[in-house]
Amino acid sequence: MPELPEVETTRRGILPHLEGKRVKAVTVRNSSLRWPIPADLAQHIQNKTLRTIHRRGKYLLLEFANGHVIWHLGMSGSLRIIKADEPPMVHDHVDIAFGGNLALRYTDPRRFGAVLWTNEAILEHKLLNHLGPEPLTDTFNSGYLFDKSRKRSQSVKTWIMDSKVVVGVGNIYANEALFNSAIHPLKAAGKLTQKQCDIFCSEIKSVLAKAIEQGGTTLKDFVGGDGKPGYFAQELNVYGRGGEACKKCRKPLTEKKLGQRTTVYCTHCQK
DNA sequence: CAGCGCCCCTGCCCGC
DNA sequence: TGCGGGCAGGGGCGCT
Repeated sequence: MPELPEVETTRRGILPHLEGKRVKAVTVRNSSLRWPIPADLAQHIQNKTLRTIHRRGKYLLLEFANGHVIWHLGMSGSLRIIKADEPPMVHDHVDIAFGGNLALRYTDPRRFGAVLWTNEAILEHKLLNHLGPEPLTDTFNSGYLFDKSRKRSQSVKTWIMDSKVVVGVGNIYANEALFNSAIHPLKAAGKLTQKQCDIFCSEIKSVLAKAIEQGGTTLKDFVGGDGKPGYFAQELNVYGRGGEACKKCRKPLTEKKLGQRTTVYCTHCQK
């Protein structure tokens, strides 16, 4: 579920309910996520006030006076606000109960997510200190893309999905941004022209911004349940459309694996 | 050291 | 209807 727009939507959705609230209890039903949830998580945040929630890439950072909870949703994780007494379902692994009978509940069937504690300067944490710029800020610009890509032989698609280059460009958006930029995903990153970097940078920003505006609607979410498609079904140009007609030239879209990720593109439109 | 694969895990969909 | 195989939106890590 979570690409950057979903993570940002989650942050914006839960923050107003939790900001300034005190942690009453921590319940961990299954600590076996990507890394074990630290056994002493509760003692760090019990009775502490949640100051705010930051986002860095796809990591959510819950700020307390004495440190941060680092939270990653992996492939299938989600966070939502519940009434503290709502009975847990099978994959509801963590609850953090706050005052006012509210709790933050973490659900993650595949358990690729992570919940960690750190009291070091947050951006110096090992998981965060190597990360590239945020795609929606000015430090991510076409000059940066061009300079950073010089001499890189790696395909532009796997390169742009590397969080050291830029954070938050997942498989869906990499496919989409490349199509929208008319760039072939297998092109060596170092062979991008300045002009292509201009367009690519702009398309990455616009597809992410648009998805955030749409509330990060995901592939399998449907509005209301009346079968009305959400953001992706309407807006995706290539992802999930292998073999179907290119929306520009009507030739069939090519689908192949690149770095174990499904890659969809138009050999006619993308060079 | 850049770059490539592996792997963590469950759910779902498809074909037989 | 049941079941096996393949695939899924991430990303750290160990190899070459």
